[in-house]
Amino acid sequence: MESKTREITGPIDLEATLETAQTFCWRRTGDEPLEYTTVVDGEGLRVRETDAGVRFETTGLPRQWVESLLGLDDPLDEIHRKLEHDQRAAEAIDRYGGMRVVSDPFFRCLASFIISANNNVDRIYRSVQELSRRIGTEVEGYGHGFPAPDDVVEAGEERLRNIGLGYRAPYVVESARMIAEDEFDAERVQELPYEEAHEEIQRLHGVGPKVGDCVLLFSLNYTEAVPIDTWMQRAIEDHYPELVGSNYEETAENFRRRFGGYAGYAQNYLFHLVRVEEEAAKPYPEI
DNA sequence: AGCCAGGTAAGTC
DNA sequence: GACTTACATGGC
Repeated sequence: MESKTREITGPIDLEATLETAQTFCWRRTGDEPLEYTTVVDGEGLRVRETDAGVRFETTGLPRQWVESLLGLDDPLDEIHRKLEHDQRAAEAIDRYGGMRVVSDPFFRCLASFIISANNNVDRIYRSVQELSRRIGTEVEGYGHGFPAPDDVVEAGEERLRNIGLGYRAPYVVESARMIAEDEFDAERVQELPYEEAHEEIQRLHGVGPKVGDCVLLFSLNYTEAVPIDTWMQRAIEDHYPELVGSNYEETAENFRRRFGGYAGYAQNYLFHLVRVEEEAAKPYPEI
């Protein structure tokens, strides 16, 4: 079946958006032009960067869903205006202005960030891709989608351990079970104000304050959520010492007060900035 | 060999 | 509540 390509206009930096540990379910399938492929809800999606925005082809995803997945439905100009008063945020916007904040499907986002705990980005990618390849369903020409909660429950803890999730395997299975058995409803969480949603999301196994903030920011559209991992903690200590609180919640709240309702975007820019700087500062590996 | 990686759960006090 | 520790796995 031939699917026609359609276009969405609006500035977007696909590499900065899809390869900076917001989402782990896209594969880069082309370099010039940049092209990424994923499967969502049983439908294939391929996206290419253009001068004006992106061109995409899909087996059946609505256009609006594609926009949402890539974060193209957030008012980027307004967000930039609200963050530019800050020197480092302005610098990051200048360099990575087309970086969006994604709205990933709930369960794959949740599972990815449960797996992210005390882990590194490369291995998170590998684990998520392996989960898809081994348990997820393939869409011809687009690869495998991330498995649904009941597929993960059926696969079970041992299978997930064999895939390499280690001690996080039972967390992923238990959270999947809660969702599959309607003990947890993401859509209902989404109706709550941020503070309540942040408490609620932590009912899931393997979800603490940081992973919870990632899911709220990268899936449930809470642009004020500020995930503080080891990188962000260091960045805040180095560049915003006055915002350091005595615990996670306090630091996050200070950061939120400083940057406002789009604090999550500020977090994302700073996270990317410090990681790029760290990469650049790495000594040339000795032989 | 030992430390670190987008932390959390379970156990103490 | 605040503080400590174990935790799978792989790269360096």
